[in-house]
Amino acid sequence: MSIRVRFAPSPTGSLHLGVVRTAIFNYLFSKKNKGKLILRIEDTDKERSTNDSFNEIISNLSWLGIDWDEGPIKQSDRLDIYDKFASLLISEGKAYRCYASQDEINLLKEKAKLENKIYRYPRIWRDKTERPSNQEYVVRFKTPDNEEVEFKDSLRGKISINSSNIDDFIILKSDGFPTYNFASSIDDIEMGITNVIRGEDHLSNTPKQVLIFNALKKNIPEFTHVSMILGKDKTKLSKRHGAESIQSFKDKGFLPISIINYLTRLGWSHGDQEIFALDELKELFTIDNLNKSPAVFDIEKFKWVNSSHIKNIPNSELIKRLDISLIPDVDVEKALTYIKEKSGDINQIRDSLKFCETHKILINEDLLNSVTKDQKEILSNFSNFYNNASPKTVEQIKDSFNEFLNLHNLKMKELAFPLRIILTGSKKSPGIFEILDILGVKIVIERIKEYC
RNA sequence: GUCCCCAUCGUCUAGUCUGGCCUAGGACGCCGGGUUUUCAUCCCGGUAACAGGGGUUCGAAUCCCCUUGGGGACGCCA
Repeated sequence: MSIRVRFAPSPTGSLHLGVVRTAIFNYLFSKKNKGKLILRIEDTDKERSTNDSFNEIISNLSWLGIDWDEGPIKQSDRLDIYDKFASLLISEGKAYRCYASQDEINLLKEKAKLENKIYRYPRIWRDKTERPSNQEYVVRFKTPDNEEVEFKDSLRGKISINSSNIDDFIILKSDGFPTYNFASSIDDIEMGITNVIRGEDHLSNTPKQVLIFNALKKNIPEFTHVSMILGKDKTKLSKRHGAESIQSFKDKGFLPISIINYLTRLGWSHGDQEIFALDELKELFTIDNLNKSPAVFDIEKFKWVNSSHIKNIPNSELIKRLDISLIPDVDVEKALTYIKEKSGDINQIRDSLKFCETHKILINEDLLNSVTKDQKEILSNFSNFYNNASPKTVEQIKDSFNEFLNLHNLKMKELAFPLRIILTGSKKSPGIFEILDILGVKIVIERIKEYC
């Protein structure tokens, strides 16, 4: 049987790290097993689902490079299907209409809270036969009494829970929309899902879904509940923990592969390897190497992973991501090669490249004033010398630079420091030979002339 | 409160299934040192963990039990 997995986000907010990680796991699993990934949008919450969120999911997934084989399929387009299955369950006596009003339920909940007990629906309508007309109702699942509900989790082994811990949960809301547990199960059946890989927070929902599978006499997919990602305070990752959406990491200069690499490695491992290419991950990913315990998100390591990938990214891809244009005189290849070497993220590269974007550069006044008259004279001399030498390669640049130093009995610092300021407008930059190499003789001369 | 899951350095993890090769390995961070023309790079070194208690066994980080700790779920949210 060929593998079919799904990624099923709800369009109710921005794409979180945790959610994206399960998307990645599903994606990698489908690739590894030559299966299909279905993108399913769980928009059964009319209040909270938004189109913006839907669009954000699509665009962020695309940006990450996580493509799917089928979908996006919206659950809101499939209401008739859930309705059909709910009716079937009712007709078989496995579900029932409940006419208890919202107020009535709320009262019961308050009472339970007061008594410090957990609320449980008292099955008011479970065995009633009358059907009040003109009254709203929900459909509830008739949870069996005292029955062991069992399923296998490929990471955690056999899990079982007694059904007495499960409420007569709602499967169809009064507006006709299905609830999560119901829609999710029906779709997994209808879409032929073979493996469900999702967050551990769904572990306690699973028995309800198993109940539905069993009631419908359908095969249960193989579940894999992946451990949670926790914040520094070791609670479930949420808005509290600062920048949480993929969008914000994109804005901070993270690469898609860095996000995929770091998130995959958070809860999964392949021996001691830390840095992976996407193709490697598709080849290596297995459920077996997943970790059962929760993982704390660590921005420091994330940054390190990103900087590792930054150093490896091909220049052709890098320039696209930077979305900047450099003046034609500079050697783009060289500029990117030198600068990515010592950068941690895309934004740093963009900053470091500022001196290549315009002919004239703006130098901060204090910085410019820090270059003394004597130094300016040295620079002017150097400019003439350099113009005559017109070196072509880094080696030649080095040679002529040193030759000038010897000729004037100068130390490296005495020339490199002011030259860096004049050429880049900054105290920090790649090595001075590299700067010279990037800019080319013409611009070097130009800039020295401009300021000295 | 009830139910479920989990437990190796501060953090991510290898090792656990298939006990001995583990005086527990790697990585991030941190601390120290080095290279260099600046730095946001690079190189070298160091720091630091099997939660506790009982078993089983010749032998346990690895298997079993208990305790403790942590997380998650208990919605007409997903």
